[in-house]
Amino acid sequence: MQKAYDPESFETRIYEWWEKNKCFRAEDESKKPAFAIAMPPPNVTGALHNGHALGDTIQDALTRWKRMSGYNALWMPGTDHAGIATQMVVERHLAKQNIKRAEIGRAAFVQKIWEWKEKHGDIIMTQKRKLGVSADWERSRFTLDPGLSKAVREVFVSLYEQKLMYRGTRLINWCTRCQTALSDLEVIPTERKGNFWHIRYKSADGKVTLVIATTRPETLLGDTAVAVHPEDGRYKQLVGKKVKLPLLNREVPVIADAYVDKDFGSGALKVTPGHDFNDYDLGKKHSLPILSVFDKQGRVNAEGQQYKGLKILEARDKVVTDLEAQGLLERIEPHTHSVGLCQRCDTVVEPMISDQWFVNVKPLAEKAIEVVRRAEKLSLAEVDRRDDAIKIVPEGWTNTYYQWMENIRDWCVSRQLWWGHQIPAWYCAKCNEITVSREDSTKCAHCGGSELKQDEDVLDTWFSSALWPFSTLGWPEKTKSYRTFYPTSVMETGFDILFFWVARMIMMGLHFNDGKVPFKRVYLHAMVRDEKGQKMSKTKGNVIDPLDIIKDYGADAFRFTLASMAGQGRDIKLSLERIEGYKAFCNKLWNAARFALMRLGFLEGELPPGLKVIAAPDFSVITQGKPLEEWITSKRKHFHPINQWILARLDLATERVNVAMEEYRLNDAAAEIYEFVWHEYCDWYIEFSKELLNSHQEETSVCLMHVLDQALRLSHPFIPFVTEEIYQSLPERPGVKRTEPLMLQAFPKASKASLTEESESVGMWKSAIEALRAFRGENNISPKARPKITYEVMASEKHQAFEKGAPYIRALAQLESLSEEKGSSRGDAAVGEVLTRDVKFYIPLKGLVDVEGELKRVQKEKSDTLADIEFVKGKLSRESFIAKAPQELVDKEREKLRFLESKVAEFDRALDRLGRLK
RNA sequence: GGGAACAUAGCUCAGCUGGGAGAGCGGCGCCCUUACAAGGCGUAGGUCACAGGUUCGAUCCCUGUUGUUCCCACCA
Repeated sequence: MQKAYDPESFETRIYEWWEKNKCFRAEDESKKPAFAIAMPPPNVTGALHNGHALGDTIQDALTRWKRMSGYNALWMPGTDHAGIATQMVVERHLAKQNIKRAEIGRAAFVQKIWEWKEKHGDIIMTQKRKLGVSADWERSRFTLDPGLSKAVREVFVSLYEQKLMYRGTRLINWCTRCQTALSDLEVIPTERKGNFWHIRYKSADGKVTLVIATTRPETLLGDTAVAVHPEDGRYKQLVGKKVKLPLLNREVPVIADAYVDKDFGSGALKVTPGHDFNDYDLGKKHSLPILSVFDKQGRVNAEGQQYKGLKILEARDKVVTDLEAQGLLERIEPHTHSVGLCQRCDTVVEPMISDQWFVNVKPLAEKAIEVVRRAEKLSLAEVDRRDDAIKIVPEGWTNTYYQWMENIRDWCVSRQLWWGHQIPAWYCAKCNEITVSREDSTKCAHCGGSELKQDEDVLDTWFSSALWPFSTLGWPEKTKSYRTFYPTSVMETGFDILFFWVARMIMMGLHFNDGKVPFKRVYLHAMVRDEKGQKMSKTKGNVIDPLDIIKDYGADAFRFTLASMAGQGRDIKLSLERIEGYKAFCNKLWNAARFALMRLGFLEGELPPGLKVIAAPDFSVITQGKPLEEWITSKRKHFHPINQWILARLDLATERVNVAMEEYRLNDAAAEIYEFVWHEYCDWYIEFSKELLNSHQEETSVCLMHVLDQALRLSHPFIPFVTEEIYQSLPERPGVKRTEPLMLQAFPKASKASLTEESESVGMWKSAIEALRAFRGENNISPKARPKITYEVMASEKHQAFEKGAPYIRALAQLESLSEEKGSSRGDAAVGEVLTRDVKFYIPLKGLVDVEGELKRVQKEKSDTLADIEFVKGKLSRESFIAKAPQELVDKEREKLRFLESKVAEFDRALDRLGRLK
């Protein structure tokens, strides 16, 4: 081991060693219980961001923990072809070389994307390796792999056969820049400042004028009605009559519908079924004609007569100008409203009538609701045991999930792109019918014609992602992998893709796997923000690159930070200071290990002169060939209290870590590990051991090594690199071969041995040390001073237990000597007194402390204690408390009061003494 | 409009089913003490957003108010 902790010097080496030794591999067939996580597939164009880092840290910690706990653990990796995103990236890339998609044609363009993918597609996976991701890389899948494509076709065709997939002419979201249809989810409603234009419409006979208000005046070119509320007196006489559309002079009917809000705007609504979703529904209801006035490029078509060829916004300006010129514009009022923007390119999305493929998801959604509802009444453990329930954590998201599922609308799955799964539907030139088929079709299923043309469109990227948990396992084949790992154990991902992905996986998973859920738990992690709580974005320039963090602090420190902050349901504000703190933790562990190894003689050459090195113990001789843990278990009852104490603390920490991990409370597990390693093992046990090794060498050597070994195992899921590096430096010992990686060792399980009476006396020693240190600190006694102190144990039954600790208290409190008080100091004015619960210490003040300072200290202690007494008295004086609180608690409070009062008496004596001295 | 979450020490956050509030970082004081100055020891700092209610007792449970954030639906 190197002297300094330097993660950069070993993380890459360790990772390569694991990979070379196939440590990440899961078995298709195994006697071990299965545990599986499907990794959310990043886009092939992606680069690792902090969201990935958080998810990967959580998933990796869970996988490593399960793997070490005896599970056949599979973490299934892969990448997503990400239709629009990838096509855009490569298009931009080609544009730099002056190559245009339209010019080179579909086949050549798709070829170019594949080339790009081969070259750049694995970058993110390389980055994930830096984080320590222990996924089974040999199983990596890509959504356009032959196997996954087969699954996509199977699902498409089955849905078609079940009449859940259909082609229809509907109003859909159209991005005029991407030139494709979008699903509802891909449209982001965004607040925009605009205007409310109030326009005068005249009745056909020219007698009546009514005013309608609109945010999109250009759409009047496509109006096919004006709607008013049936009970609106202002317009009642117009219902059923016609009004003249301004500018175009086309006549449209006035219809009445309760959908119209009398009090909004002018109470009259222009109806444009061809370019507005609400108007579309209204139009359907009233059998209005549906007019398309914009083309796919977002220009006015021939329907718009004199406006033909203008872009939508140009048409808006022109329409407004013309209305004004004709005196038909009553007024313009600024108005903020929301417009739908394309998720990928921020272009305003236009509702358009178009032929597209849709999935009728309603029937699938009902089942998807059921499985989540079922889990509400079940515990996590129960959910894990079955395959028909899904628990969503944090639970707050279930309501959102239900709400979305209950109001779900048909899913538009066709996209006018080239990169993706081409839709397996063929159109017959002869009879115009559609043939949908698992195999590439050459013959029309309806007329037998052979002139077929495949649908040009591809499927929404999320269509193939929806199959991810089973398509990656070989479905539709019932492979061994599939049988072993489906349903998977947990889906861990960001809440932002709950609908895009999680909801759809649940629907598809249930539908195509005999009602079995795709995963038993859904764990939604928070969003990683910058330290001010702002979303990280390139335009804001506040992006912290995870790779930079790893370079500066090491992957372990970063992982430990993320795990510590992964508390459920809250955004994470990433701060570098916090990461630095956890790097210090890794450093602490590193140095603790170096101490143990050096002190036991396994690590040479760095000890300062004067420190006694123990000849390296041969553990196999000490334990007679038994593994350390087994030997400890059989002997621990007879160990020195300090060793019993650390073993008990280890049991407690182990128990807590396992419980927290079961519930995926990684932050609690991380905190427990931090506390145990630093504040129990390092601060106390190692310090005690310096003295203890002088007298109880064998058992202490074994405990020092064993507890370190167990601490490394407990920490490994969070900080895999540093723990592995240290572990490989530990000496040979029974039951452990040095060449075996830590990541494949057994995760600790708490032994049943509880806190023994012996180990409890260590608590008494610790508080004695703390009290003496505080005395020194408060009185500014030089750390170099070595006072001679005497003690008196108040309760005689504790006398022996305390006495046993004297050498350790002497060592840790830096005393010259600690001996029992024989009466010489008692009552001596020049002797200070320090009280703990069980013991009183007498400290000679001469030359150590100035009397004034000590007086102050005692006075402060006394007044603190008096305040405590007031509090307890207040409690005990309430009769209702005595009557209704549990007897146990009342007794405890009374006992506390007695103790506090005796303390005050002691302080009074001390003050009296000090006063005399002055 | 509907739903969810959050408000705790200067900062970032823990606090499980209600019994006198914790950590990390930062501050202050003393120490380069023999694994670790990325360290050690000590110490200061909080009417747990506000107002009610339930209870012997509320940071914790209930109601309301205020503030922040997010999701869904969008009255043109």
